[in-house]
Amino acid sequence: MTGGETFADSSDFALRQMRVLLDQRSGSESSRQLPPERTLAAQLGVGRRTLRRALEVLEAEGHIWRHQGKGTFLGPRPLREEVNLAELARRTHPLEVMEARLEIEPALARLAALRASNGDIERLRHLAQKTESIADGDSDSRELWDGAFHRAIAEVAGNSLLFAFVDVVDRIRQDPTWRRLRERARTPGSQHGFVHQHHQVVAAIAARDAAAAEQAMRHHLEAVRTSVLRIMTQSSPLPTTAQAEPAERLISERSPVA
Amino acid sequence: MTGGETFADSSDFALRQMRVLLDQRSGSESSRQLPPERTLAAQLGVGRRTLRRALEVLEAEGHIWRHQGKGTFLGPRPLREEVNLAELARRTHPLEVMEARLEIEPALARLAALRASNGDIERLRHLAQKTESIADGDSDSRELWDGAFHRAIAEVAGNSLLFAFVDVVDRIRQDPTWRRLRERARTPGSQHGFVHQHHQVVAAIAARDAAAAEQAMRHHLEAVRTSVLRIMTQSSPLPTTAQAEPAERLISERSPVA
DNA sequence: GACACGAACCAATTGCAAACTGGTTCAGGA
DNA sequence: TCCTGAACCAGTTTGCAATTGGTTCGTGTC
Repeated sequence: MTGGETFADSSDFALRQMRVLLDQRSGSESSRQLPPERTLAAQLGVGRRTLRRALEVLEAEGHIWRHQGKGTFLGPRPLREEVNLAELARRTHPLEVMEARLEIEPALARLAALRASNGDIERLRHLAQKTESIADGDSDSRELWDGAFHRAIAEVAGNSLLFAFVDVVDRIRQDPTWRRLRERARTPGSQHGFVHQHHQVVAAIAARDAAAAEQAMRHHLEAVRTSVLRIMTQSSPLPTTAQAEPAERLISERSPVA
Repeated sequence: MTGGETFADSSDFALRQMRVLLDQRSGSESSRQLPPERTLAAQLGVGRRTLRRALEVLEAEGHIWRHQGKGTFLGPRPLREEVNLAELARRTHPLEVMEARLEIEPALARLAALRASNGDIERLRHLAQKTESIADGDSDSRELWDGAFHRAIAEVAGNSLLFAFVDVVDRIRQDPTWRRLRERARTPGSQHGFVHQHHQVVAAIAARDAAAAEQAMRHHLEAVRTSVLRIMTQSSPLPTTAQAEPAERLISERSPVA
């Protein structure tokens, strides 16, 4: 094509040409999608089968990724799938949620105490106040403000992964099926205790006392768990969509490579 | 319609008829999608506007949910959205991942020690052995087996929410962009240490020693973090897709209700 | 015989238009 | 005043054609 240069074979030629083309593309901010194989083969003056051998090498090296029906693209293959929230909500149950929260949220309170800006503390105090002022209001807005409070602490903790976890828990809690359970779990007395515990968490964070913040959050969540436990043992059946399936194994082993 | 019965108005009639229809539907395992409003209105012999008022009541009561273009459905509105993995991978970074793992995985090892069946222990031992036998193999399969090991512990811990978290972390670690970093982070020496630590975790779980399992896992992850830290401070720039955006706030306040 | 080319076919995805469905507005009638 | 009918808007699904990577086969060239 370019002149008198010779190659071991046509495959070698196609591979070299493709590397040049990839360098040009990756340099500019152009489209990450390459032309279709048929076009590319015609442009390089080689057969499609030959071109595909070259593309296989480039894909194995991680320079491109391909997908049937989509096309050929520069760069690494994007992450697949997203976490299915509905499926997660279906196979968990309130006590499991509380167990998970007890493992994570105290740590988040500790990190928040170490990393909160003064503005963050202001916001947390405001949210705690909000949960107090509407303690007698409708349960919907009460739950939402409570969720906002816990999310805010996770946000202040400054770890996007841990925040994502709290976010997931919060969204599961918003499932309408779970709301009825929570309504029963919140007596005026326990609600008052929860509000007080919220303020204690904020106070510890404001004092930059990491250990106290962790302890206060743990104390709060244990109170919530006790409340949930009390309701669930009062012979009240779980809502259908929230029944646990603890025996079911989520994955087997997922054999890597071969 | 049915005879000489009289109703306060047409709206009342439509609402009562719809409640009857809902009871019939929810009793049988029939489709959860109701006929379109136009059909329903014709069947009941009322106007569409009247029918819609009845549907609004039923929706507010939580018996049905509607969505433009989709239809009207029985039961509670399904949870919205799923967690976007790619977005999460984009805005996190290796040290943040290690911080999150250090908060969660030791707790999972503790729970695993309390809940593992003998078969589970067998499987964990096998996986630990696997990471050892291919310590000198290709880094791809090594990483996959390591991921399988940590996932298995999360699975044995028996909390589907915490398992989902480890699952997310594992998938993020599979991002091709992160692999290059990990390859550099694993010297033969550190790799040998990691394998030994894996066995220590399994031994503690097998001995049902919850505190020891938690401590062993923490020790292991701290070693991994040290390794990551060493690499990242060697003036090696982060891959482009893994750059942190710590300053960016994920949410503001998400005002609940009104 | 080994390799490359061309053609054809399969399978997954995209794009688009039509049909469908809930959301809304408006004029007319009991 | 309330209900009906019609029309229109907006979001969704469905079916179909075109596109694209994945694969197989026959032919030609060295």
